[in-house]
Amino acid sequence: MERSGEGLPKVYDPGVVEEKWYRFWEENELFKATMDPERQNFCIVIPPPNVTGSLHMGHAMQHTLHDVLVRWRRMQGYNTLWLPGTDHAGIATQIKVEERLRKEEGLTRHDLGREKFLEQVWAWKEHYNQNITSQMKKLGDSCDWSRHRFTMDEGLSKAVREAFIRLYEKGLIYQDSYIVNWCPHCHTTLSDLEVEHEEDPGHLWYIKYPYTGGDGYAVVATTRPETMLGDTAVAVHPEDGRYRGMIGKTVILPLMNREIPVVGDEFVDPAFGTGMVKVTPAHDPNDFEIGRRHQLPQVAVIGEDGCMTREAGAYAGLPVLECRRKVVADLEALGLLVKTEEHVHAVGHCYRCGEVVEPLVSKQWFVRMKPLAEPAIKAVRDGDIRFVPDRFTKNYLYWMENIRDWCISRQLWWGHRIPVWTCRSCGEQFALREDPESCPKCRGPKEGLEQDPDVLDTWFSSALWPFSTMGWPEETADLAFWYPTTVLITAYDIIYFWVARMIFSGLEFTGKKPFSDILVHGLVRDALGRKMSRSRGTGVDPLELVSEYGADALRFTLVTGVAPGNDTRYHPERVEASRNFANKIWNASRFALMNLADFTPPAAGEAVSGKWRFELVDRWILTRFHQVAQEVTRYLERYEVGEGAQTIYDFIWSELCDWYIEMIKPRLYGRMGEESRQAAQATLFYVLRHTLELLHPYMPFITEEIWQHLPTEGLSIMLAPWPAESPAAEGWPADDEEAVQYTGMIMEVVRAVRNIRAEKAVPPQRQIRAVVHADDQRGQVLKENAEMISFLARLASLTVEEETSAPPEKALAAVAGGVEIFLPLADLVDIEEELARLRQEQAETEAQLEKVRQRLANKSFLEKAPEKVVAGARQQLAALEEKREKLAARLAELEG
RNA sequence: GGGCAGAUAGCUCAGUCGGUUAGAGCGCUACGCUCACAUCGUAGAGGUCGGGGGUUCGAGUCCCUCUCUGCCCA
Repeated sequence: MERSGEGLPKVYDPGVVEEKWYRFWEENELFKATMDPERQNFCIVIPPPNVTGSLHMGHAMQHTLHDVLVRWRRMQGYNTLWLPGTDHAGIATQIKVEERLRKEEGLTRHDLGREKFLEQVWAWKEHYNQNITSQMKKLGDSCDWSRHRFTMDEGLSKAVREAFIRLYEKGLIYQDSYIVNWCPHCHTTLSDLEVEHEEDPGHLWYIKYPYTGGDGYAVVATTRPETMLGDTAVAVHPEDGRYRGMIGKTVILPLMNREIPVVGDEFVDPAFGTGMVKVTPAHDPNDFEIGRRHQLPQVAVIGEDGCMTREAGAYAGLPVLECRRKVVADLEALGLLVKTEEHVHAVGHCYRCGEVVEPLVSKQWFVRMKPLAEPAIKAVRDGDIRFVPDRFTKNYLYWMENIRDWCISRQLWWGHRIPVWTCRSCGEQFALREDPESCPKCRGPKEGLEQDPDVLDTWFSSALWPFSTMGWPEETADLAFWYPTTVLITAYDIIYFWVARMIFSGLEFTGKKPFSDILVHGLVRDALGRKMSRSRGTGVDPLELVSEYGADALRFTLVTGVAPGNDTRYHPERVEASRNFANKIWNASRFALMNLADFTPPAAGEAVSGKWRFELVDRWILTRFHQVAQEVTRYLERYEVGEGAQTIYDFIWSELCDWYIEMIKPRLYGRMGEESRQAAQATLFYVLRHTLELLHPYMPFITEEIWQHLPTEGLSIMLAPWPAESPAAEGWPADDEEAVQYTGMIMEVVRAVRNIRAEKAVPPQRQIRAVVHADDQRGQVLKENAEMISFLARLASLTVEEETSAPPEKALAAVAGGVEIFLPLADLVDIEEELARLRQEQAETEAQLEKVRQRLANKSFLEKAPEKVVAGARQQLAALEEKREKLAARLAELEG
């Protein structure tokens, strides 16, 4: 392998590099989980993407979060497992396949039949599963592919059936005729969660219902007049003085001429409409409850096809909306329509297809939730399971505490078939782990048994994911070793759908929580803040960005500048910025490699101290490196992934590149002698190498590429230990606060000179002289680093004199870092300008000084503030006073 | 109706136990192709941290309140 910078291109080209290293990692099985009982575990199961299609930006962000944490823990020496997989996504996938079937072959699933249709869905699944896998590989995701799972794999299907049977046998699964959400387009029920409420503009119609016996009218207000055909009562609030006398009377339902009662029910809001509402138990969830309370009949006037049923009499066969128009027109003709108001109301839409959901009564399977929710509430409340950020805890608890039974049957073909059979001969209904050979009761033959045609809600199987993927219900080695998992990383929009259900399922079926931490992230939106959507054309394909900017750049972009749990907007400029960062690293490394060609790193265990003559800035960068490594570690421990990235970014760009590399150039060019050169080489090598290791979880490809070019040992940067220890542990001169102080002073001096140069428009080519007046210690440091400072500030010479020396004639001056800097540029000195400039600075100094003085004059501050803060203020005061004196002296000279 | 976010530089956003002079990217101004990098460098402009009140020695950060925006639930 080439270990030198010669021949490296000037611009980093991610394409080839990324493919090469991913293959290398896979071939060497570096993602494969280790199972060493001596080490700690770090385990994540992926939120399985739907096999409906390809990954979007949200997945890319989520997977980056996964990969950063996994790669980091792996470097820390944990047993790590990131278990990948995909979800069969019942409704979504079935819709996609049906759509394709209709478009390409003009067929419906019924034309094919259940078996043939499912073959097609499986083929679809194979294709998109493959697609998703290859996308994840392009992003650099380090998951253990040998453990890839699919929710309809044999083992996972077995888990689903086991879970169903256990709940069934416990009496927690029941079948009931209940009002459910029906999607007329998808032709299936939906759980309450799968209905999205939107505020839609509509109308409020006021309709007269004549009292029986011709004694006036009851006036009801409704947003859905067509449902009146199925009304079986009118309701008022029992305390409503206006109508109390009406309870018990009957009205004649117009258009149907049916006599229905007026009932009193506390659900009715006296302030809504007239305070009298129509009750349609078969088509409204609230009316359904009222109906149950008053034993009202249910008249189903809307069918599963979204059209009126025979019960609707003359309106039978009409689609709902058409029926609505006709009912309104007919009422008007009869003089029964009092008025029509504009009204905005919440309308339920199918979360998959967007169709308006029709509430209707249907026989479905439900999970009794109360008993399951209790332990799930306790686990979170007791802190056994923790949401990060914490604010999501509240949402979770609220939902769990108000949980309603879960409708789990879906009228689909794609999914886990409900394992319940009915015997046609004896009528017995039973649920079984294995498909039955005969009726367990009457011993009737298999042919006489009929399996429930429905499948289970997809989320029923997703709920088992953390343990079904490990082999449950078998007691496998994986289950014993990896379960419970460490952290679940997911978006906030599926906390109820998925996270909550995994928690109660885990507790119910394994007796253990499925994970300890839940890292919740936000959504990736487009530049205008809209949800990305392929159909609207606002979706961005992460793979296009990978090929344009590189996976590292995309990954870095997606985790920086995002607060935990917050949404983020996608801006191409940000990926560009990350690409530029990669290029910056690339070039800094190129520079390093060019200058390390003749460098031999210390052998393992070889003493470093005494081997090289380190200088101030070496101690500084080594100190800073370790501080940064500690900060990054702290951030990652707290799941502050973005802050960690920002910290590394700033260190690399602003400290390593802008300063350190510039500072050591004269040494590397050999101007300061061989010993100094080697010390600079050694330090640069050390810091660059370990900084790459810090960055590796975020930008795995470029860091591996450069790391492999450096004179490092080891198979891969993936296996390098996380830089936890101070360089001082191996004898490097680190942890040197004094070096940080003095380097800071040097930077200030350099900045001051550059500042004057820029302000006075000194041509960059013009080398100028500088004289510095400093105390002994600072003067010493400046003298030792004079060559370096001259290089950085483009000085012809730097002379250090005592503070009491006479200042040079006709010089520009600045006070910085506690020293006075003079630039004798007679031709550029304009006394008046110079006075103005210094006075300005003096005023600023004075203002700051005043603030600090006030703080220190405050007795409470001295008493109550921590000592560190007070000491800091005192130091600042001293520094400012020093500066003010120097400025004053300079002003006096010029004025005098 | 209840709950939760957000409101910080021209734009998009960070800012984790309250503690010097509030940061980044992009954009802007001036200068510079200095032998790693113009996907760059140097210097700079730009913010009463949504309004008001409070707690505190000290508030972008904690409490109360109001305004606007978004999301979730009913």
